[in-house]
Amino acid sequence: MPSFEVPEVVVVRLPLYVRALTTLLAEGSEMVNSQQLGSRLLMTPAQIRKDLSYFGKFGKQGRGYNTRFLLRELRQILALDMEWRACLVGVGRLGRAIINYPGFAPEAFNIVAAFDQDPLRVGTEIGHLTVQGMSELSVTVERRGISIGVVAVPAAQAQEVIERLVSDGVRGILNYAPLAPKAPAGTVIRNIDPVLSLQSMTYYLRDCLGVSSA
Amino acid sequence: MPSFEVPEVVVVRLPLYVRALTTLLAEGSEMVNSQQLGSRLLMTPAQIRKDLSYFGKFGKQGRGYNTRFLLRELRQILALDMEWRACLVGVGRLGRAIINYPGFAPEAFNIVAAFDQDPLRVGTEIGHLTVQGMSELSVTVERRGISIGVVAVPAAQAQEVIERLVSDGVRGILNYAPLAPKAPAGTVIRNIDPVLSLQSMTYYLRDCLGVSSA
DNA sequence: GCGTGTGAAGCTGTTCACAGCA
DNA sequence: TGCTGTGAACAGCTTCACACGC
Repeated sequence: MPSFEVPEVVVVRLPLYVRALTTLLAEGSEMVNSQQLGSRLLMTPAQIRKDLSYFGKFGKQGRGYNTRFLLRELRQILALDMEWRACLVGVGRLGRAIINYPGFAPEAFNIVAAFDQDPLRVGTEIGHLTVQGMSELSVTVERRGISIGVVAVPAAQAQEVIERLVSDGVRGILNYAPLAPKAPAGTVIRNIDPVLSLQSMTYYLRDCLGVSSA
Repeated sequence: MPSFEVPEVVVVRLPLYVRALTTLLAEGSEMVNSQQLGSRLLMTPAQIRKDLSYFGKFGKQGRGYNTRFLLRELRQILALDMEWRACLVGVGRLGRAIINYPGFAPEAFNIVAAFDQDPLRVGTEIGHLTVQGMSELSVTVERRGISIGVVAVPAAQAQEVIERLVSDGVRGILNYAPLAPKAPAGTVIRNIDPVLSLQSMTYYLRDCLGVSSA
């Protein structure tokens, strides 16, 4: 809703607030202040207030924030108050694990279609989905209102698959392939890459431990 | 190797360079300059040179970098030239997928033990591992030289498990549980959280699409 | 000429500190 | 009094631009 640019770091933090507020509400806290939120999330209260101020005034001086109200506002800002439909591309081991991951649906992210380039996999059942061939991608995306593509193909094919998704109308990509894909303009990419996470972790672990040498 | 502090953002980018250099080498490029690297990774050449300068001088004026040499140096800086042993805690659906994920071993990250709190799971075989009870954690960590813990338990238990791992000597945590855990001092935590990724993505997708309302 | 390495400049994000309101 | 919202100060990261060496 703000017409000016909000820093991306701020947007990335909003889901953390959503999660913390959800927990607080479940614990029965109807009011919360930036101090309390900050100590949960290990952030300074000033940062939380500043982040929220990009989007409006949600608190009451001297009292803090109404948990329920702030949560609802943030969910609306992030567009979490609607259903988001996703398709999966790549139904190998990783893809199957993603389909069966129980964390998406409760947050209104629904994987409603699965695709694979391998003809041997097309037509098989995974979870409650029938694997489709890539030729059906375009039509399915439009018909089912799919706006997010989850990419779980080998690195070598990922760039091609991402470009295909985008050209067929998908604007958001959740990429599990181990590469830094080039995002076509106007798209949003998020990468899930445990190996990269580990590889930057070892820098800090380096002198404290580490086994054998190669 | 630098005695002064290197910004964490820089450390996080190094694995990207490692990956790009590996690809370049496989393609036969024995030399590379910051311009070329930058266009692969969608970064400015200046940033790459600045990042590398935190660690030393790896290039030759007028020529660029020797791909093989720079790659070896970066791998050494990140301590990727040794084997890293990890244990997994939580062998539910997610945990089993992690054990079977084929991306870790080629990068010298080896999951050498698996634990679960549920007695029904203890003793079962997953991949080539026998699931152990939490009571064996401490001894196994020490005996096998485990320095990384992979956490794949439900959110409610994650904080407790992380603290247990740390108190038993594990300094690096790769956390798959959907929460923002508090890291005990001196530990390195990396979170893998696809739902958070999606929830910040939708902010940008909000007006371009989105299905039905709740 | 070309590309690195690097101080300096510029910019972006974080923290401070306080006015203002309940 | 207590806590928000926010301009101003500060810190940190990125980009610039050029001296240097190949």
